[in-house]
Amino acid sequence: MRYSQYFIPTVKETPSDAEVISHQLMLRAGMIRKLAAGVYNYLPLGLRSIRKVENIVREEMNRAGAIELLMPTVQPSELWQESGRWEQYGKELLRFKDRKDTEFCLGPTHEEVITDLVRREVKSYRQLPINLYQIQGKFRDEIRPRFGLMRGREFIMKDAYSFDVDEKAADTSYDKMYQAYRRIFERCGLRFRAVEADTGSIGGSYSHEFMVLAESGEDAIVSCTACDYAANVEKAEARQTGAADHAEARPLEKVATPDKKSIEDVAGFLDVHASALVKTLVLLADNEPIVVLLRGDHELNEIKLKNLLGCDLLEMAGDDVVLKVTGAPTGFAGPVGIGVKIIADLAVQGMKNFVTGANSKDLHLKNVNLERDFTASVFADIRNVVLGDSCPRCAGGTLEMWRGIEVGHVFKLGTKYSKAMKATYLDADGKEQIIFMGCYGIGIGRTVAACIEQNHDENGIIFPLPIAPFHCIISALNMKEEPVRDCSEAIYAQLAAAGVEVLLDDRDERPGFKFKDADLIGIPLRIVVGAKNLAEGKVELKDRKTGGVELLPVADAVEKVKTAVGEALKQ
RNA sequence: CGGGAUGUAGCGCAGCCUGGUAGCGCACCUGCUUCGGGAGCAGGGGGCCGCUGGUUCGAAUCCAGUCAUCCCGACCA
Repeated sequence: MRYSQYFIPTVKETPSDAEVISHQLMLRAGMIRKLAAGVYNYLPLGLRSIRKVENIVREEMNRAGAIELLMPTVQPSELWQESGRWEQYGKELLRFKDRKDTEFCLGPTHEEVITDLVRREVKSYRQLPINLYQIQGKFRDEIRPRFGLMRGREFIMKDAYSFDVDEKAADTSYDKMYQAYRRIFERCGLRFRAVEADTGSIGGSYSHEFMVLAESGEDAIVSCTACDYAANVEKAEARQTGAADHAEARPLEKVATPDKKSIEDVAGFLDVHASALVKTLVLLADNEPIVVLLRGDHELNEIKLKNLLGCDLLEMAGDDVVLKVTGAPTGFAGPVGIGVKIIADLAVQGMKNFVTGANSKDLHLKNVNLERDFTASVFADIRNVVLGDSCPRCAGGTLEMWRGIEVGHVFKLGTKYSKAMKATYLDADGKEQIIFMGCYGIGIGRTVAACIEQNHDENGIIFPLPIAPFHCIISALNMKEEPVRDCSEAIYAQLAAAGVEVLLDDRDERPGFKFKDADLIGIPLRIVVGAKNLAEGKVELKDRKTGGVELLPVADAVEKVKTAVGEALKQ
């Protein structure tokens, strides 16, 4: 491709509405342009990277035995009614009506459509297992799209769905996908971790997320220092190690704590550590008030609590509800004498003589004790793990924390959709059985963005070769000089003939300008053809990642590029 | 949806407080010079100041509403 004939609108200045580095660089490098909030044009350069990721995904899906198809973006409401998600899904599901007033939505995911297809076509155990996938645009009307392709409303996704005769077979399908995902992200040149995750609204019993490690990641993940346990904080558990406090229960005592509302305030005022306090939170679970107890230095994990309660809606109660439940303004709630259901974290179970609110303005209680002063109806793990907690799977390890970007997610769905939508088959005995399902997603655009988050410097993007828009750029310093032009054209032709994806910068621009653009768009290899070196028959070969420069005879440079590309693409 | 902020040339911004001819840098066009890390000089083109209404002799500027975008939170395969 000739740069002068192509379309790469780079910009020198950082766009003011881009916050994270990948978003800034994708805009500056002319890869994407925003059309509306969370909706982007993919420009030629961006599209090339996206296609690279798609092709790696496609190859690995096919290798794992999955079969590609393509489903529509527009989906009829009836299927969603059947699965129950028309009501459940909420406002992220963009709904609309056609001219006949029939309801449709833009597909945020395709469990309903694929299950419908399979139930019509698959009748026998002989047709199973089958795994079908597509690479397609999705639409989710996110409350807050942000960070460019990282969280768009319209985005490109690979989604695969497996269908099996029973749970054991479904586990095999799941494992195949898990392994395929590892290969995909390895081939994309990403540093990532596979972590255990909550299944969220997709439902199902078990899942792993694939997290690209990056400071700007929206998710917190933990991993064990000793074994291979890793999990999203939403899901992560810790071994309960705090030895039970066997201290004598001291008499309950009221203390005045004027205007001390937060844990830090009270701990500071009473000169005790936050872990000697018990935090009392009032929440509304499906509009029923409940009280939750946590050790003062711990945080509530709403997902764990939601899963425990099995409720649809869980929210912090407003000041009015707090006043009604505790009889005091927010900041002085406590479990003693309270009239609603109390759920306590496991860490509270071993505590003695702790401090809580007194359900009365400007008062707290000291030496509060379980059983004697109040009873909790449930003890459960409902807190977020913290740095240094003990690993739940091995003896010696502790938990480390990371930030990650979720680029892939694999789910064991079980029979959630097949049951609701009656996707069944006949087994060898002619008996009707429910199909076991799994679903597996990869955010294609997000993978490119995550890659840039992980691979950049002050001059721009540093693409790993397998997903770079071009393998090599030839910076022809002055195309008007005949030797430079002839040599650049010759290298261009030779590389292209060898299957190297090469961009010839033949623009009438100054050298510095071409170098800046080449660095910005992140092409891994650069050949600089300049009059001075060419007089000695040499050109410069520069590595974008290391910055290393070699002065080589033309033929050697060409060979080296061919070899480097061949190496990088070897699977 | 709650909180905060911003809409002025393609991009980045100033002007607004204190109402009176719309400005700067980059980009773009022409010419000359320059040519290994985003060149210099000279000349030039480009604006419904987000939109609607109000106040005023007069509004980019003041007021009200509205739309859009961004950030924090809640939310989220």
